[in-house]
Amino acid sequence: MADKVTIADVARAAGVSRQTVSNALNTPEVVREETRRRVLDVVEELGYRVNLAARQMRTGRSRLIAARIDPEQDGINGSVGDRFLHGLTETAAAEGYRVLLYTAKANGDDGEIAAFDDLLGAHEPDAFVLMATHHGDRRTSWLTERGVPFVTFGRPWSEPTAAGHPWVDVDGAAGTDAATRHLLSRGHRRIGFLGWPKGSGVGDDRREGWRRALAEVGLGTAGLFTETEDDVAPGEQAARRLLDADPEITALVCASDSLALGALHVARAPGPAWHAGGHPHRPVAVVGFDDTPVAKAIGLTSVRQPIGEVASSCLRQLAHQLDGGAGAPPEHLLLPPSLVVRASG
Amino acid sequence: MADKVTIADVARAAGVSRQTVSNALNTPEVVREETRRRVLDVVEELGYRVNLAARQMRTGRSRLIAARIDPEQDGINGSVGDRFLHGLTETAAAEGYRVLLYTAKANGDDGEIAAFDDLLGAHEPDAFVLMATHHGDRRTSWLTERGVPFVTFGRPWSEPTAAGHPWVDVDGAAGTDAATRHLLSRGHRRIGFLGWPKGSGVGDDRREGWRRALAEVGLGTAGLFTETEDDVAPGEQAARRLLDADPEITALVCASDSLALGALHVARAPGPAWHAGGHPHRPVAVVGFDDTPVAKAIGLTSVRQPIGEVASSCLRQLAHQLDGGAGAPPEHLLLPPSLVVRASG
DNA sequence: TTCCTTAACTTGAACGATCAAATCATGCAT
DNA sequence: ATGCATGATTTGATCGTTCAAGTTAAGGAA
Repeated sequence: MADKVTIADVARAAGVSRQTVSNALNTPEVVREETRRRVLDVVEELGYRVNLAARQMRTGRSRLIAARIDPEQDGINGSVGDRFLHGLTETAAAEGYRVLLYTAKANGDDGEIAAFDDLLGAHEPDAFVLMATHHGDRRTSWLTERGVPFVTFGRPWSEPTAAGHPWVDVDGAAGTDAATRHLLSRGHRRIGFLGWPKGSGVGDDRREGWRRALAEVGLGTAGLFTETEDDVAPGEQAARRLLDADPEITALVCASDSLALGALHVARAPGPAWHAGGHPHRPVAVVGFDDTPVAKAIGLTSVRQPIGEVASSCLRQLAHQLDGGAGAPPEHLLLPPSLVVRASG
Repeated sequence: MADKVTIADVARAAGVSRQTVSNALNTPEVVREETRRRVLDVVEELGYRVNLAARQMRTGRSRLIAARIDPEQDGINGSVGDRFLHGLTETAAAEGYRVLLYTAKANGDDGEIAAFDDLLGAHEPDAFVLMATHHGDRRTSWLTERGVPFVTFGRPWSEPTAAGHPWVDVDGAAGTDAATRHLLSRGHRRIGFLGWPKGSGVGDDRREGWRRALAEVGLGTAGLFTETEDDVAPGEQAARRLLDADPEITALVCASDSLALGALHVARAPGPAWHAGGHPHRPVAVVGFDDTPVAKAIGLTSVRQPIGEVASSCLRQLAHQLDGGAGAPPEHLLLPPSLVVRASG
């Protein structure tokens, strides 16, 4: 049990000073080649590993990156956060970092800021990864003011994007655009959009992609859009509303898989609503967003975000900022999603 | 920007020594009431918070608990891990701990053990939380040998349960037992079981619950059981096999929601298999296991594990072991699941 | 030779906390 | 009075690392 090999043990065994060992490991260029090799051999032999707590004390760096784990909302869209965390953790390990989890109660931004404060006072993570940016996000300004490094999965929807903090995002509009084109190519002409209340950056962006795809082929969007809370039941009601109001609609693009699932309930199990209208059966194509496990399970066509790539980009960007050049300007990366076509449309 | 308030700052401001401040915070009973109060006031005023890195150096305790984040398998059962992590993180915060994530490539136990080694050498978590224990689990013996505290979500399937490490588990047999009774109460008599290959502790346990529920009412299980890999497509094939072989079967209990989903594909969209057998339509009740988001989405009756409780029990047990009495014997907690009845059965 | 520069390495201090032992009162029995 | 246990507080050392400054030796220019 060769427990607790310290840098001093290595120094003694290699016949050099502590500092030389430290240099051989962290600043190899200042150590003579031969010495470096000898030290590294001893390190290997004794199984030395730096004690991060001690290093942190001296350098102030913990090699910890904090990320939030959300309470699953409806459990459907939750899987995005899961994949994201997994991606973060994997890339973090490759870059010599670890992911530290935190939660925040429902108090919104302020609740999360309180969590920041707690963490910074105790475990002192080197950086944060934030998800779900939104208009007037107070979290980003709080961190910026304090000079705490962070990246966001999501654009800053309010500030001018030119300056500001580094971020990675998925081009939601491109996703719904592709979904809409796909439906057009299958012959659909009246294509509705089932979205969230206006004012959310993400939701508005996704609606915009649908709008512009229709506009490009000269189709308007009047009466084709409705909005509701992001859950299955509301989605079902909203879809019914939309389909009842306009009997010509044959396809729906949805802002999330939750909504799409609600829409599918209407599309697949035709109810009295349009029996009354004279349609014994009315096939409506549905496209969701996020390609969650549920989408796969029920054969729902959906827009897939490259979550793994987003995660590793976020983390690499942080690692670069923390370890490498602090001078480089914050990067902004917009990744394209892809459409996964299944039975629903 | 009153950055970096140290214990020395507090000591100076309160007119006492560093050690007294430390005592006032960590061992209040040795400090005079009046002094304690004065120190605590200054702590409040200056916003002092212990530097965990420094403390860790001295005490060897990081207040970090490591847990693995799995790569989502089929994405369906993955949500269990997600809920579990969330529960851990919440309870951890309440107990003054944080959850540190790690991943392990596909190398099985040895891969995870390598991750243990890495973590212990670097961030030195105080304990581990393991999931998915199985026969001959090498991880638990590795940790035990090294005296690293840990709990498992899952019984030790090999060792005698009396001694050993602390664990928390859900009574899977009770779950399938309840599911089977439920089906019996609805009039089903020939109830099949769709499970995993024998030899997995969890799978065998779940099959046993089904078996004993049938046995209690005098029913046998011959020809009612089949096994397959835990995924949707294999589940579908296995279900078809079982239903084809025995036309009397009217209900299926499944070892997971993935399998149940496969079974539902057969049950809800009757194929030629029993058209040929003379049944134009054959309603088969299906019950899954885990109550994943997919189950909720498609109306699948499923056995719900109290994941949140499992997580908080795991964590409280660790916290107790780490902070409180080290003398207490390891606890073993078997929690009952509950049946969530939906349209599928 | 003497001085200066540079490369290679060493030494002492410091990060911020806690442990262990020492100090200083205080009260009480002898 | 003296001694002694007890309670409250302080002092010095230490955890393992890296920073900043210091030392040593070798090489080159004056």
